[in-house]
Amino acid sequence: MDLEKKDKKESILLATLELVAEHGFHGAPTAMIAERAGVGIGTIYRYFDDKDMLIYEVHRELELKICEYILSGFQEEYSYRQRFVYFCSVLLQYLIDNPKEFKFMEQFYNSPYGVELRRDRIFSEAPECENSCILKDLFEQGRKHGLIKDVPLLIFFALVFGPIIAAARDHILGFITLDDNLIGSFVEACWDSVKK
Amino acid sequence: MDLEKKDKKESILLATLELVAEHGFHGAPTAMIAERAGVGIGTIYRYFDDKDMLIYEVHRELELKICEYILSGFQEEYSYRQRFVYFCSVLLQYLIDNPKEFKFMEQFYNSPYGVELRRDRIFSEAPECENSCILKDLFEQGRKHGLIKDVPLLIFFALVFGPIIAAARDHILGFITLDDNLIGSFVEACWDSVKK
Amino acid sequence: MDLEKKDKKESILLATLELVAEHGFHGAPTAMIAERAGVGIGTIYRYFDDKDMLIYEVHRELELKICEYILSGFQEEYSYRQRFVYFCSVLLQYLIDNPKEFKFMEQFYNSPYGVELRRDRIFSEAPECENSCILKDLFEQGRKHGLIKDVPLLIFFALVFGPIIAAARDHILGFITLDDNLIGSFVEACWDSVKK
Amino acid sequence: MDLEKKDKKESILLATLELVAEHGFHGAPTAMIAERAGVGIGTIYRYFDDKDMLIYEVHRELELKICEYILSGFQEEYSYRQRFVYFCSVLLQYLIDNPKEFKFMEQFYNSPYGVELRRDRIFSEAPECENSCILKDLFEQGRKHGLIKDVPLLIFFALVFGPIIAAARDHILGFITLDDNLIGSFVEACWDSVKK
DNA sequence: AATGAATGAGGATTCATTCAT
DNA sequence: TATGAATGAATCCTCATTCAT
Repeated sequence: MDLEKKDKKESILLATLELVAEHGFHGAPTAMIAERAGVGIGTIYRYFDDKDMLIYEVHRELELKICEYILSGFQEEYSYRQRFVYFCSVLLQYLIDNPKEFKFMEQFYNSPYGVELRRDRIFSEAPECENSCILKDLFEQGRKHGLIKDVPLLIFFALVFGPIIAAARDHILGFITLDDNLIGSFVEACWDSVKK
Repeated sequence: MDLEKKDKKESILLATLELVAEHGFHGAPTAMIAERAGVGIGTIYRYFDDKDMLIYEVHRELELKICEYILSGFQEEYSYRQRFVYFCSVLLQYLIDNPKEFKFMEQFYNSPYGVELRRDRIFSEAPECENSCILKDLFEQGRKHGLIKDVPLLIFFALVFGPIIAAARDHILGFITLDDNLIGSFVEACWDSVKK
Repeated sequence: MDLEKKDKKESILLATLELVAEHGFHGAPTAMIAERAGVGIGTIYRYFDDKDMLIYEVHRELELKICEYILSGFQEEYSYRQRFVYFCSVLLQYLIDNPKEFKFMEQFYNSPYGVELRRDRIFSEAPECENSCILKDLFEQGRKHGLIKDVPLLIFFALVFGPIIAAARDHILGFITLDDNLIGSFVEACWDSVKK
Repeated sequence: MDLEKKDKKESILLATLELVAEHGFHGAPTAMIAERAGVGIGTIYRYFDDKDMLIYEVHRELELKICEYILSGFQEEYSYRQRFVYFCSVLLQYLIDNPKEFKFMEQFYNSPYGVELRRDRIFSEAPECENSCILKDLFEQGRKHGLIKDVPLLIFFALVFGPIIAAARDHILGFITLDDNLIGSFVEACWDSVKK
């Protein structure tokens, strides 16, 4: 029963993820989410205060999952460059392997939800563990050892996340095909942009 | 008359641009657009088939305007590298100087509208003149002369537009401040990522 | 067309009055009001900000109507006692002649709507013209000339409105029948309660 | 067990009384009642057929309690006038001492619940013991001995309950302050209205 | 040509009641 | 016996679009 309970919540989160990924926030009314999740409409409101909270929780789950996934493969003995390349490659690979998650995240960050979240995190200086945390560490280490260009954190982020997200989107939309080879040279280019 | 007519259409386009930029597609109902434009609701439908077409036309106008602006400053005598740097700098500067236009474009490309438009252009091989045309030329010239990395067009785009859009967004949201200096080193980094 | 416009608003006000009178606030959903008024649901929101404002306006209209009706019959040459008796009789008669209006008013004053309105009026000391204004004048004149008991205004109101509303309600519910005779002795009793 | 059972039922009745008094019928959903009562939602339905029955029973309990309270102070040696004054004073005092009970009763009688109850009692001629029973006795005695005006029972009720309820409400809402003195003159006025 | 009143499908949310445990 | 998760009809309100003037 504890299991079933968790199942329902998970169903709702998954249904939301999928519908938002497929049709955007517009295309994910609560009635449709409930139907896809196989629960009653009212059930959504047992688990989430309102639709906003549901959206936030989907984001939160994805963030944790991605973060965990990336961290799980980090090797301590990697050189700095290797760690950077690993991060970019594995993130890009994850995104194209999980297109629904990517599409949801894209919608999220391009909405008041995501903007406010970023604003809070940037100004509160208290970024809970998110994938950007890993990159933030890379930034700080790189700066400390003089391995990367002398730019602010958010410019560094723009140089890394910007191309990765653009590439992932085009792959998922079927505009390009990112194979291992291409990912390799692409990530190399990212490295060129930040390295000193 | 013809003038007045054009004025009304322009008012509607401008009101739409502003409202979408300020509040997103959600926050720009036709009634509000009409009010801001100083016309009747019905008038919108005299100039545009439906709201979708209105959105498309705003996008089209912006695209032309930006393209024109960038082209207007191109100097033939620039070296390839100079032309690349010029394109990136002037585009980024334009975006942060015109935050409403940027925000509209962001909304647009992160919606079914923009996705379908890109799909059509990529596969129909008939890209109407847009700012990406300029970059496409840069790509082709660079490839021909072996000045840039050996990657597909869309990867090249990802390496250039990706960081620029990310940086512009963070500046407009007030997360960072892009001064001439920073723009300079930022664009330099972009060049590093694509140059051979 | 100005006429038709007014007609629609009036239809909505009337439908609301009737439905609230018949079934209480619970029994007057917007969809039912629209249907009874012969308009679309959305039309309600062209004329009223929300359901609360609609309710308030019905109240306001009734208040003005009743006030006007009572004032229209006031004779200057009446003695104080005659004016008091006139007020009570004509108010009571009006209420039992207009049972829907009475029932609406009862619902209104027994809801947060009415309580807040009374609170505002009592403490802001700025009671816009309402039927209680007439009684307030009667109170002040009576007190000035020592014709009525030495009690606060609201106690005077309780002694007058209290019985009248209770009697009107029982008549309208069919529990008693108030004929001219009975109204006469009833109002006489009210006079006895306030006279010195 | 039997005790615990009674406790649970009492908790539910009390929670209902309080929530309806504080927020009206609207503001007293079963989930909130259960929470306030410290029982499960389903438990409510073990003790009451449905929400209507719960409301009715709260009313019934209050009625009995008030009736009992008033009767407990009745002195046989009182004159008729003294008994009338006692009834009015003690009822009014009880109401302002128990504002939640008063507010519940007000809600109740201004709803289909109360109207139907009164209708049943008036026409079935079988009024279960309620506080109005005491007043009914006073009415009958007064009429028999020619001490009160020659009006029907319900008019007598209107003259007594009407002002008392109005005064209690205004006191509880904080619009006036009823001290012993004021209650005295107020009840005197009520007597004036019914006495021959 | 221009208007804006009218519309009603569609959206988020609530809540009395049931029923499996 | 007691529980509270689950339900979905019902509610208020929005907004793209139409059409009579």
